[in-house]
Amino acid sequence: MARKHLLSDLVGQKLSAGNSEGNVDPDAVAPQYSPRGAIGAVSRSIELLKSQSLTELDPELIDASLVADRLDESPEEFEEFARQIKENGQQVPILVRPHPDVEGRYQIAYGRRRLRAAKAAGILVKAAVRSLSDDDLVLAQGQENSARKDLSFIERALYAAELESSGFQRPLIMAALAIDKTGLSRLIAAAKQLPADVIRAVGPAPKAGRDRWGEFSVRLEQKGALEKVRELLSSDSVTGLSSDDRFARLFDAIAPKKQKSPKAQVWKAEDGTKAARYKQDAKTLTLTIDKEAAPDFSDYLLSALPEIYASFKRTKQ
Amino acid sequence: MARKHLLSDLVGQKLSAGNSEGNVDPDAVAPQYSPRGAIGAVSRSIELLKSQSLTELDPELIDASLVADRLDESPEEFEEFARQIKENGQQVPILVRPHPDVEGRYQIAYGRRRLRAAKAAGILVKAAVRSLSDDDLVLAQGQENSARKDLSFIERALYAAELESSGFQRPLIMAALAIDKTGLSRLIAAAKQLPADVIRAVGPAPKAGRDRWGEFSVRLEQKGALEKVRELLSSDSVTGLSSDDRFARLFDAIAPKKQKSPKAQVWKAEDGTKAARYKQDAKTLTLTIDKEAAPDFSDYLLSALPEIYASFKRTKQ
DNA sequence: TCGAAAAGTTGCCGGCTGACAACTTTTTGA
DNA sequence: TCAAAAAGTTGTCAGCCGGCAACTTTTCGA
Repeated sequence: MARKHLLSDLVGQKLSAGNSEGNVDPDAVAPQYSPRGAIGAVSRSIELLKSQSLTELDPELIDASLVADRLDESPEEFEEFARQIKENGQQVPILVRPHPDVEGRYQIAYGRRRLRAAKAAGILVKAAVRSLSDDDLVLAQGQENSARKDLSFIERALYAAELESSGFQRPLIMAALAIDKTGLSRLIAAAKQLPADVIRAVGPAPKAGRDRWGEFSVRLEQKGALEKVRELLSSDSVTGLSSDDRFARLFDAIAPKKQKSPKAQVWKAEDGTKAARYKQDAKTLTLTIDKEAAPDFSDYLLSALPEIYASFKRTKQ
Repeated sequence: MARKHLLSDLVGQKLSAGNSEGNVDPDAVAPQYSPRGAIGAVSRSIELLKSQSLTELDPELIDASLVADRLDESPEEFEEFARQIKENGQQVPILVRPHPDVEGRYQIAYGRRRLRAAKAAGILVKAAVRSLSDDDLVLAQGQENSARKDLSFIERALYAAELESSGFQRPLIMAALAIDKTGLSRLIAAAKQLPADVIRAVGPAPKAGRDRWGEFSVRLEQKGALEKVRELLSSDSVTGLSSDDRFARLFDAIAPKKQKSPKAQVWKAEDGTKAARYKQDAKTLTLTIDKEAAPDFSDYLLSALPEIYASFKRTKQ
């Protein structure tokens, strides 16, 4: 095997720095009407890899590979999927590579679900066998996942963190997940800050994104919050919910007590007109004048501002 | 064929009113960890439909069906795709139904790309043949598309509008596109307001969404805008761009001249402190006080507000 | 024919994501 | 050893999308 890095070579140069700043190099990526989900070049080469030599393998010969991507699905769902495969046969092949140590065995790159299903159904699995370096494998797997954008934020986070702790380089992970260094940094941070057991118990929560998971991990640092969450997670009222709802429930359950957002208040003038609303936070006061409720007041206020400020200075002197 | 409406029956009750208001009926949809893209029930039945009886058909026997979904892709891309199929064979079958009028012919439900490619490669196409009512067909097609979420806003809009003008009921279209009445209304509005030739010339523009297409159609109503756009669309400097960039270019080209957003201005006090910023639009004035630059001023302003308002009244009397 | 219900439209908001920019930390090379 | 470069982090923003709610138009039934 002269060439170990089919894919990683291909992405080669792009695997260097990596904010989405300057280094886009229009020629590296497909020109024109670029493919839907972007990732042009990689995607194309994946197809190349898949081409040629489809075989049918005994699922028992295939071992789990480096890193798991998605979180577990519910048994019923898997059931359904397996039944499907059993009846219709498997349409889309999986991708495997020869096991690096054990002759005659394989490691899976992607298609774990299909593999599991085939195993359960006791049938051979259609597979493409390729010699892939570890990097290639990760790239292929990641690409497969990001093509159908069905990984939730937290799944991507776990996946990224696992990749990193398996020793893969960030540029590679960035290419696999099709994100820039900012995004990757945040994914990994999220996965590291959150307790693994809590994440698993919550599940994939497809609607919960970066911000809310981040805020969640902040809230977890409050005294007693983690315990509270763990307790809730073992109660039926929570386990029965959908993953999204479960997240929402926990998220709310450990919300800081105090009306954290001293939300917009309406200021009413003496004559009753609701001329203004204001909102305060740590750094700013935002005052909003309603031009319909109080015509011209906004102009007046603006022109009076210097005077007001001056008189403020005076009181402070 | 006793049952013509496999699918539409299935979605049956849900096809009634249809904002996302009350009628969710937790039991109608898959419980628990519900499937990724949602659409539980429908998706499941689609699989049922696909099951059994895969055959290989001569592509020439298959006619185009009711409505086209996606916009054309670039020839190169199709080229690539076709080559792929030619080399690897077609993995995923397409779905067809017997032609309602002509014995021995078929109509395609989904998989037009694959069909075209097979035709080009001169090979038989793997197909599932089902008896589908028009409604079922649309549902299946729509479902297939929304599973892989790779239709852009404007493609969905065209598709929705075409469905509607072919006489399909809104509830059906809503189910097919997995959106609520609000979303559908907006899709159709967009497709109707925008000149078809312009849309086609711009292309799918995956990054352009509801807001910008909407704003674009408003801008097109300005005198001369449409002409300008058409002219640009025939110039090389624009045709050479990616669909997204093309959209962006046109969008900017007919931007209202005047700095429409009288964007935030900084107000500086006499002593030079940048105590405040303000922004105006038609309905409101928003004043933001920086608590760091001018400590306590925010409190002062707030407490002085009644007085200021009073003196404003006075000047106006 | 008319009033109520259904269907459709519009405004708006919250949450998600990707991106840029500025900043901090680590690595690298002379 | 230290300064420059690279890598990583954090703040922030624009744009996309789904959803709710209020409003307008159409349909329907008595």
